[in-house]
Amino acid sequence: MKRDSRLSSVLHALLHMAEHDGPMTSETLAECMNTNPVVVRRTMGLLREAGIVASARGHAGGWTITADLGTVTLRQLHEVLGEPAIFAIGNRNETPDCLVEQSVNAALDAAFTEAEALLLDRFADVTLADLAADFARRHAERRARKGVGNAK
Amino acid sequence: MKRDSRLSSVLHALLHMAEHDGPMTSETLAECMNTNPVVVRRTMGLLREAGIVASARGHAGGWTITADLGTVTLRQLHEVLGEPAIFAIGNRNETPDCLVEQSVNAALDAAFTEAEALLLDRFADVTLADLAADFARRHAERRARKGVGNAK
DNA sequence: CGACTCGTAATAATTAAAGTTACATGAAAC
DNA sequence: GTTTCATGTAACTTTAATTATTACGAGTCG
Repeated sequence: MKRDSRLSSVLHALLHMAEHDGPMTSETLAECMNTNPVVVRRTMGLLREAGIVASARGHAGGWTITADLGTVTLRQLHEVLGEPAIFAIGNRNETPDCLVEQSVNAALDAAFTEAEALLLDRFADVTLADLAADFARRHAERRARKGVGNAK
Repeated sequence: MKRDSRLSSVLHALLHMAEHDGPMTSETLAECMNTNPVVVRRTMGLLREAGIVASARGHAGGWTITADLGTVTLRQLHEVLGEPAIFAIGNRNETPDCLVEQSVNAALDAAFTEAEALLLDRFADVTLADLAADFARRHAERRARKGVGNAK
């Protein structure tokens, strides 16, 4: 399969929303993420169910962040997206009769479980506010490099 | 994408070969792994290039382990298989111009890098000999449960 | 020589994500 | 109230990746 980049996508979208006053439409978000408005709605719909964003229809409608940026972690977003499979490699058969394969699975599973726990812990450490702060830092750096006034 | 289960497959094959006297044909291995002989040849061919197994054609041909079981780690096998992508989730765009996306990527990459390092460390800790020992333990356990004589 | 087995190229099937089209629903503007 | 804008969703297509299959070439043992 393709790699699942929805977590990356929603983070991108959320940060743009955080930097933007007022609601952003699916179309605007889709443009800035180089994708399709329907994909945006599908994904953002999950965040809405979790109370992280709100949507409004009609004129001046669109998507708005409702949660506090400091309380939303990458881990929570991963969960909201349905906890998609993290690993692209895995066991051929999850419940084998073959004892040999059971040994193999046990060894691989142990390693995968540890790595997954570490990844989720790291995800739990990072909030949207952290990312926004990192973005602000990068933005200031770029302005400094280019000279104030040419900042874009 | 589908999940890559070649590491699981080759481990399964190697352990069966370790338990078996003489060479095993691609067809036999394919049967016990529920796959296709050509797939077996393709994958085992990589191990042959790495000096882990040898193949012989013709009558009484097939595959044999040439390496010492205690020296072959899961990590080495992962490398021999071409270091396939470990994660099924990832960034939408690896080299974005957008500063927002750069922040997102940096945060995700940091977490993925750590988790990958941990996984590879764990893989480096496990040898084929360890798996063979684990299999022997499971085998003895089952024989004990079923009673000697009914062991299968 | 003939059966057996690997070696390999080319192609199809499978699977899951992402994209697209189409249309319904609801809200604000006029 | 009708038009316009935007979300909500279902159905379908496209894309990217692994895995499976077919077909045939080439070496090896009996």
